[in-house]
Amino acid sequence: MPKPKIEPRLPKGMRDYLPGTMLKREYVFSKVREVFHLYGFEPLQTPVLELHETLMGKYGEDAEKLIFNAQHPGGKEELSLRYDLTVPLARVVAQYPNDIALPFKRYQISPVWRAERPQKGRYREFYQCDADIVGASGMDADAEIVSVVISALLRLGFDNFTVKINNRKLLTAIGQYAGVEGEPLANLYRSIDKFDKVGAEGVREELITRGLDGEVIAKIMDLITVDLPGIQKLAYLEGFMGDFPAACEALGELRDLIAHLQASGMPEQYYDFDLTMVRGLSYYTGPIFETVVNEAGMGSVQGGGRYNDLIGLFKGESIPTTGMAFGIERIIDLMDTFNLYPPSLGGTLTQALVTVFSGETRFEAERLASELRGAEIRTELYLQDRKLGQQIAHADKKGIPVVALLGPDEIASGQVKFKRLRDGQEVTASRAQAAEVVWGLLNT
RNA sequence: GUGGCUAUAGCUCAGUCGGUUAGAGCGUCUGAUUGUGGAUCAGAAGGUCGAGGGUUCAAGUCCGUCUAGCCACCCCA
Repeated sequence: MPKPKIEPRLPKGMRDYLPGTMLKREYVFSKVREVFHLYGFEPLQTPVLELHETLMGKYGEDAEKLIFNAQHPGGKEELSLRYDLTVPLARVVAQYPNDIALPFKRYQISPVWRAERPQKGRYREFYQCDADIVGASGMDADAEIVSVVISALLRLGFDNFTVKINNRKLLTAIGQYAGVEGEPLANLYRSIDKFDKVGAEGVREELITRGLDGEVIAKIMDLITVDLPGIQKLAYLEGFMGDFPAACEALGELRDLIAHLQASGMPEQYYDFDLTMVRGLSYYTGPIFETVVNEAGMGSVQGGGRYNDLIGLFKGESIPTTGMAFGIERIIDLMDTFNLYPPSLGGTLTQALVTVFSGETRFEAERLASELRGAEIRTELYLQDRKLGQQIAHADKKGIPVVALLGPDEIASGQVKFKRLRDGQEVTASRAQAAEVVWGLLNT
């Protein structure tokens, strides 16, 4: 073989997922998918590449610099790798009006690409896991989104998390109440958004630096940091801002949302209002959600909310939409942190390794492997002529729980010996009972 | 885009004030054990010290350049 001249390495910010990792990732994906299906969300898949023009003008100037372009020699179309899953959804909704019945509930778990500088937990290729309801304007839809979040996290094994709920309209109303609008209001959001990281004092200092009046800051901080349980928080705000139509509308929506959540039976310990939660920028128009896993020492694992003006972009109209995205990469990290994978999820799917004693017994070993596979046992046949010890070591290293030993003695007597590596237990059985014995070793 | 840190064996890292032949743990391979993995013991392989310059009698070690990686900021998942 020629010596490889090229150092094997990955593009910046991209990863390989080796089999042991893939088993874990697919476990998480499958649990989340189960919950989506339970709520009537159905899968959508769109191409990795979109026309460049489809993506332009949707994310803002700064974000557009992070879009990967994908040209080939002589290509006539300007193509780009998708930047998220929401714009493709908007395109699909506009493109297939006859095939899509509203409300349209779809989910998509797919990679997206951003040419950012990689960092801890941030990659240039990463999976997004979105579920959205297109064409439903009521708070029952938003409540359903929150329910999906809670159900999925519970199913994965998390039990100490909080879905933080706020309303974009309420933040706007607070700005009005304090006398801040336009560009300063956007900066105000950005500062408040850092609440988790820098605390109340940090936010206060940043607002001072941004040149806001001390009195204004005091009014805002008083409102957003009020520490009252659930609904009482809303009543407190109403006392100050009851005269502002935007505030009334926002508070009404949140009351409505909670009523639907209660009806759906979601335990109240898993959600709460957090008036300091802002959700990045721009396109949200109503309730917003963000979930933190407590004691995780990490940012949010889920974000979402209502965005009524984005999905209709390609149709030139407003289509009420609410949805959410799991920070699925972070969730996968936390699954390890909190040890939430089931023990049955070992490093391999393979359940049995059939060892091969010698060249003469290989045909018989193949027959045995075939019999085990016929009984739905995931079976690897050892494919090299090596010493028995090395074959067993191979099973041990991969985490295969059972090995079959088929030497001349066993073949002569029509039997096969199985060994369970976990505890070294050996069982000899007739070939007719072989599969049954393996299932016994696997399940006890 | 801005700033900081790092680069030595497959992996994680040590290497003193610049001084002879470059070190450990883990992993890999061989054997102890020709029908049995892990544990133990004995041994072996494995290095352009990121690249290319400079200072010096002498550079893994000091200086600047480049490259790559990591971290923080901006922003985001």
